[in-house]
Parts: sequence; structure tokens; C-alpha cells
Amino acid sequence: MIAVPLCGYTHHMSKRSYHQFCPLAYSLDQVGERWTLLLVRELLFGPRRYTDLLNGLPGIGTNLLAKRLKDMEQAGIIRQRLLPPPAGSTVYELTDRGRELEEAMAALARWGARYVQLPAPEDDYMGTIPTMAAFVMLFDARIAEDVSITCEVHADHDVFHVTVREGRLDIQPGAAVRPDVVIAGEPKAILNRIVTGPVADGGKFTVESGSVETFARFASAFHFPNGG
Amino acid sequence: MIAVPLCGYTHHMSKRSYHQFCPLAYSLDQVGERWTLLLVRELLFGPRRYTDLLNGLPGIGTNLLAKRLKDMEQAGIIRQRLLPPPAGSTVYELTDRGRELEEAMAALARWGARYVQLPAPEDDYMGTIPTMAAFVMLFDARIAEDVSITCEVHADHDVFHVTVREGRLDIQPGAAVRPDVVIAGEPKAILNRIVTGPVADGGKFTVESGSVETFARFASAFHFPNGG
DNA sequence: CCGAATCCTTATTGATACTG
DNA sequence: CAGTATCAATAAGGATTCGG
Repeated sequence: MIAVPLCGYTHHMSKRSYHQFCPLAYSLDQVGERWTLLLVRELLFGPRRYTDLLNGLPGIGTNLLAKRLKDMEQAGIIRQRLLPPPAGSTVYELTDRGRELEEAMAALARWGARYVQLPAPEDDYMGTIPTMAAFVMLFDARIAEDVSITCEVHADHDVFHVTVREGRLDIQPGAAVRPDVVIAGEPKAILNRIVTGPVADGGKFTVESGSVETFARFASAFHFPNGG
Repeated sequence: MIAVPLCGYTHHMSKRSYHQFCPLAYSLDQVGERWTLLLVRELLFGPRRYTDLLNGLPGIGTNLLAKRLKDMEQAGIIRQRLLPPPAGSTVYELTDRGRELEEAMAALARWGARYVQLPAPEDDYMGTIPTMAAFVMLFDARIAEDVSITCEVHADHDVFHVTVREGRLDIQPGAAVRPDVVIAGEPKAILNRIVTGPVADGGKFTVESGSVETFARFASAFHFPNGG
């Protein structure tokens, strides 16, 4: 018996698939490979360069990153773009279809936040992007209806500002014009406070401007499944 | 240079992980491996035996199924149980923590349903369980508020009944006591009708009892993102 | 038959070195 | 900076075997 390939083309065999006509299996065929959803997370706040992605995902390996980016572009969830001069660098950004994954990622993250071990392991990585992404994914619109606060976040060497208003969340890079509260600290400590709630015991961060009470009200707009 | 193993214990190296303190990365560490969420799907309607799972997931391979079941039990999302005599078989079932994945799976499935290619490829598999799972995952509680219908579904050689009432969905194995509508057909055709909506052009299924209009009202309680 | 465990081949990954 | 190339380690997929 001689094994005959399923298709006459020798170039890279059709991608591995579950071959099931099921919406869930289809989604997993598209975004279920290792690293894919974390790459989407890295792109939630705007375009990123190849090297940025490499730095944001320790352990991925450059060849695998290149392959994933190609696959994801093929799947229509990201696109490659050339920044106009003088920047001139090539960046990757989400398509609309890619951005629509946010709901699914949020559902996964909420499940994870209920059971994640605290405090954060010493040797786990945590950067600014995953922290801001956690704000997006743990946001609870119903709780947020009565909150109207802008919080400026200084994490590592990055600055973002997070606005909660009328049940909506908006996150932008850079400083806020008139923040109600400004916090600074390590990403791990900030996320730990959000996940754990008011009884946080994780690393340290400080309220640089505005009151601790204001920050507490701001933080209440996010799930803290382990804290109360 | 001699490569030194990262850990002194020779027995199965600690599981692969992203090593990120991020709720999403944690979830993907727990349930992001290949086949895991499809196994959860297979268990949504009650305990299943090893062989049932093997048949429901063509391509998984028996060794990998055994490994996944062990990992999932370790992660606390399933448990092994011995059915009392005379059945006596060992079955696997979801824990509460495992059942809580339903929301995340539903979000993934809704994303998939928006973009899945129709009609179903000829060589794709589709069984009764994934079909019933799709009912769960594409259910829209808001639309369903005004629907109160029990639909008995005959797919392949299985029978389930699906009740929509007061914005809630209930699916049970077996025939219904007094179904409003009874349908029969291949799983693919049924799911195709749900995903595509009233303009279905996929395979055939028939309304055995009750009216086509009743079934249409029933089906309206589920998303059909490609159909209207 | 049921529930795996074992063996073996292929595919994917992760780490590092290298190139336009 | 943005990737390729190479290669060892690991994971997946399939067939067969083994003990209730």
C-alpha cells in the first residue's frame, strides 16, 4: 500500500482543521491555535510592529510569530499596513472581524479571572498591554452605569487613560486632559487590585493624584471575582 | 555547553504555559489546548463514556483523548465517575467550573457562526451533540422572551427535545411529552437552517408534526447571522 | 466490547543564528 | 527592523496491543 496525498498540490498541506460543521469548531480552526488570541490582545489598542509583538509575547519565537501573522491575515482578522513616511515601518492591526473577537476573549478572561491563582507568580510576565486588555475584558457595563471617572494609568514606562462614562469604557494611549485620578505602579500590582477587589494584597501601586475613594469607585466598574 | 533540564524531576515536565499573569492567558493555559473545548461541548448534555467521546471527535486519537481527560480532571473542569451497577461503566462529566465555560464557548461560537462558510462541506463531520450544543450557544435570550415552544428533534438516531420559554432554553435527551413541533433530518441540515435562517438552502429536514410557522418562530430564538 | 497504554511517524514548537 | 533558516525537543495522529 502506498499512501496517496489527499490533494495534488505539494505546497504546504491544507491547514490542520477539526473538519466539523460546528460554529465552535470553526472558531477554533480560525483562532484556536497557540498564541493567536494573545496576538489579538496585543493589537487591541492600535497597530504594533513585528518587534513590539515579539517583545510582548515572551517565548513565541520569531518564526512562529511570522507564521501566525500570515495565518491571521489569511483568516481576515488582521492586516499588514505600511505606515506613511517618515515612520515607514510595517505594522499589524486588527480588522473589524478581528475586533469582533473581543466579546469571546472577554468571556474567556472572565472565566479565567474567577479561578486564576493569586498573587501573581514571581516569574510570570505582565506588561502594560495585557493590563489594559484586562480592563477591557473585565469591564461590567451594568455596574458602570453610575460611574463617570477618568483614570490615568502609569505602568512601567507607558501611560494610558481609561474613561468610564454612561456604562461605556474608552481606553486611549497617553495622558488624560483632566484625569479624576492618576495611579502608578507595576502592571501586576494594578491588575491584581482589579481582580482581587478592595482587599488587594498583591504588589504595590500608588494613587498619585485624586483620592483612593475615587479610584475604588472607578475599580468597581470591573469584575473582581475573587475579592467580593 | 550541556543542556540542563529546567527541573530536576524527570517525570513529565510541568505543562506548557504562557507564563503570563493575565486572565486571558490563564484561561488559555487551562482550556486552550487542542480538543479541550470540544470535549467540554461533548459533555454539555450529560456524562459520556470514553468511547462515546472518541466517536464524537473524529481524529483525536485514543492516547491524546486519555491525556486530555487527565489534564482536564487536573484542571477541575471534568470529573471521572463510576456508574453504579448494573451499568458499571466509567463516565466523564463536567464540574461546575467546567459548565461555567459555556458562556465563553457561546461567544466563540457566535463569532464563528457569523463567518462560517455555507453550505457545510461534504466531508465535514456533524453529530447530534454538536447540533444541540449549537442550539445552546446560538440562543438569544432577548429574542426568546416572546417565544414559548417545545421542539422535538430527531437527528440521526438520537432524539432530544428543546424548550424555549420565558427567555430560557432547556434541552433534554429523549422525546417530549407534548411537543409543539417535531422535526427530523440530518444534523447538518438542521444546524444549517439555524445558522442561515429562513432562507436555508442547505440539506433537507422535515417538519413531522406541527406547522412550519411554529418551527420558524422557534428557530427565531437563535441567531442566524448569515440569513437575515 | 470498553478503557486505556505503547509504539512509531509526522507536524508543530521554541530557541538561536543569520540575512536583506 | 523584519523577517528566514536551521535544528532539537515536544505534541499530535494513527495503528496496534493489552488487561478487564
